[in-house]
Amino acid sequence: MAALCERPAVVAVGGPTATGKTALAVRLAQTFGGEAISADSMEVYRGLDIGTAKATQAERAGVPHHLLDILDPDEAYSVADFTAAAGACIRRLAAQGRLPILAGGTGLYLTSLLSGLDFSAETADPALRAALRRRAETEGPAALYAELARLDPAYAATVHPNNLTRVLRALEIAAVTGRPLSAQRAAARPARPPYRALCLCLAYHDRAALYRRIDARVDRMMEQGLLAEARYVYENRARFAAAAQAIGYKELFPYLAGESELAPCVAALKQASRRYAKRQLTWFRHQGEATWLYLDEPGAPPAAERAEALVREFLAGG
RNA sequence: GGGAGCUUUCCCGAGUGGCCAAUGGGGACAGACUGUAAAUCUGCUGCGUAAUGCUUCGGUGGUUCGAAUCCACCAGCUCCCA
Repeated sequence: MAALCERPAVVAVGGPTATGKTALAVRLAQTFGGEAISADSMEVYRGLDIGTAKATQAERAGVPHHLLDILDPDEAYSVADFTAAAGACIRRLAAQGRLPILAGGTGLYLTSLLSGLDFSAETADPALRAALRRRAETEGPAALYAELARLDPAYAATVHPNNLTRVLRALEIAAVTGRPLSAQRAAARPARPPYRALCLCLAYHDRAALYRRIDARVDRMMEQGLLAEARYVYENRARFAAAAQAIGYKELFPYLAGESELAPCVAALKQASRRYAKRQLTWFRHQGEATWLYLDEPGAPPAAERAEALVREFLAGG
């Protein structure tokens, strides 16, 4: 029982893009004496502010934000980096009696952190990865999938042969750790999650309403100067590996390359954002257990108030 | 005024007598996800008590055992000559 109580309490705010995760996190941090930790794969990069919808200076002034602007866009970042950094951050805040409030749309980061996945055994091997990729080009993806099926039938059964990214990673892990990915995965997951977590997921009952918000936010980003930010990424796209494929930038590349008008690019950007939101919903619906907080709940008090009630209840139930 | 062509399922776009509820792409919807995850990948998309079932391929009528495919007329669109 004592061990149970030692687990730090954390609040997480997830959900699809454009639902106001950051604003809610700020509000919760203010009312409960907490600090915000960004759970987002792109907000870590300096100079990418508009397209990532980073917390504003005003929001940051009121509430400390962590894991924002910690890297230059030419530096690599991954789930492993995130879980290590966020984990350290949570322990530090908990020690200070501050409530850690995670906010971000990168579902993988959130659930990996909250379930305590240990990536320390899985160091990446870029050289090996490149070699595997070359093999895929010459021998074909099917050959590598066949090899994976031989090495680790259990994992191979769960990955589609067309999903080359997964197949290559599995082979890489098998080589690096000396054991199949299925075994590695089991070892990486602790029996009990390291935190006592309340995971709120913001959403809309009305899908069309969410999509309208997304479209409107893209228009706002364009007004705020997204194009200039996209140009910065475009001109450095060879070095900015992650940002170059981020939604908000790559859709504007055809215009910046002089191959397209601006309007169709903006339309493509809106569409990519909507599809992303849908994938995020799928993630939060099926990975990990979230408490859904609908922004358009008929006849309900404002979502922020309901969120505060849920957090209060969660903290009391510790 | 004359001539030629076009009209397909949410969109684009194949199909030119039976193997067509109709290739393919997009979108939408649904799903997977353990080191680029704003990524990568998958399924599905007329109705249906699911059946050799029903209703579809601009409209109406016809030819035929059988039509999205052939014919006639009508409507709309495009282009060319005036």
